[in-house]
Amino acid sequence: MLSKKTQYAFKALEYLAIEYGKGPVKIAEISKYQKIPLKFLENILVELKNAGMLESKKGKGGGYVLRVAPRNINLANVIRIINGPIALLPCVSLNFYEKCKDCDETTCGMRKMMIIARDATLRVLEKKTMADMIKGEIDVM
Amino acid sequence: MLSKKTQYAFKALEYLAIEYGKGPVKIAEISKYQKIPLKFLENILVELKNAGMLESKKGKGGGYVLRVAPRNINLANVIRIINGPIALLPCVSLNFYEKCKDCDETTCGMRKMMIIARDATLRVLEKKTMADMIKGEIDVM
DNA sequence: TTAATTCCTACCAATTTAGTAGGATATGCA
DNA sequence: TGCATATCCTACTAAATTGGTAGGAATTAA
Repeated sequence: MLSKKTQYAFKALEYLAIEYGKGPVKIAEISKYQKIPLKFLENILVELKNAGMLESKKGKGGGYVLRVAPRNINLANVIRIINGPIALLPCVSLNFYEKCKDCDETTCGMRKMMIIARDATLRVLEKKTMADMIKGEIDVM
Repeated sequence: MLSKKTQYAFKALEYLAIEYGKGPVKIAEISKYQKIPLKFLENILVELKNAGMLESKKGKGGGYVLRVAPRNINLANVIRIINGPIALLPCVSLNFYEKCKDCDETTCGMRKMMIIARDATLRVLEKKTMADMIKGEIDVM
């Protein structure tokens, strides 16, 4: 399951995706409309920024903007930044790989299954973007 | 990611799948060959038993056996018993559903995406079984 | 009756999660 | 220059989860 932090990250990115092209958006505004605790949201946005997903501007008129268009932000990347691995086992993770001891990777049956599961999940999460996520929501907000 | 407990559960079930049809297998034996802490394994096997996946027999000659053939045990069920939800959000879980507040389920874009991801993952995890997992391992052990 | 085995209740330390607090730093504007 | 407005940084906290361990009770075979 995704942590609440990750869910908040998606909610924040949704808002920024909808506001994309309209200039910097303040943390306080995102916090208010997406109902995310302000100080917690600060942490999240800094992480997304450090990962290269957002740009920020301090001072009056400042705030956050997406660094690339919503259609170029896929869901897998967001999850990796805030939540961590997508795979079900460390030894089948593409971005957070860790060898599991007591296990021959060439023969391990569990590993084979989890690779298949991972690929199925990734095919969706790497294809779908923030643009897909906000489809149908643009008018509502 | 799956907890270590869940990984141990799979390892234990692998062993029981390989030994399927040969009578009860002792915890100590599974613990030894799959390198799982004995007392921790006890907990795991009781949980799997209470969920209906195993049968047990106490006393001399006792132990655990799979209640159904390996090909009838799908991976999704094992994960649900020991690890919990497979979906990435509570509000898209089939077996552990929880409503998320501040979210209209009919329009929520995040929810739509996570349902697609869930279905992709489940198509694999519900189709693959313990029999698939031990393929190619039977001779090794 | 005894040895072997599962089963039950309870506990524990370390880590992770979900935040909060308080101030430092940078920016725009008058 | 100085003030208001923002982000940014460091640190702390309580509660939950994870990954076990301890000790003995209950059951069964011989």
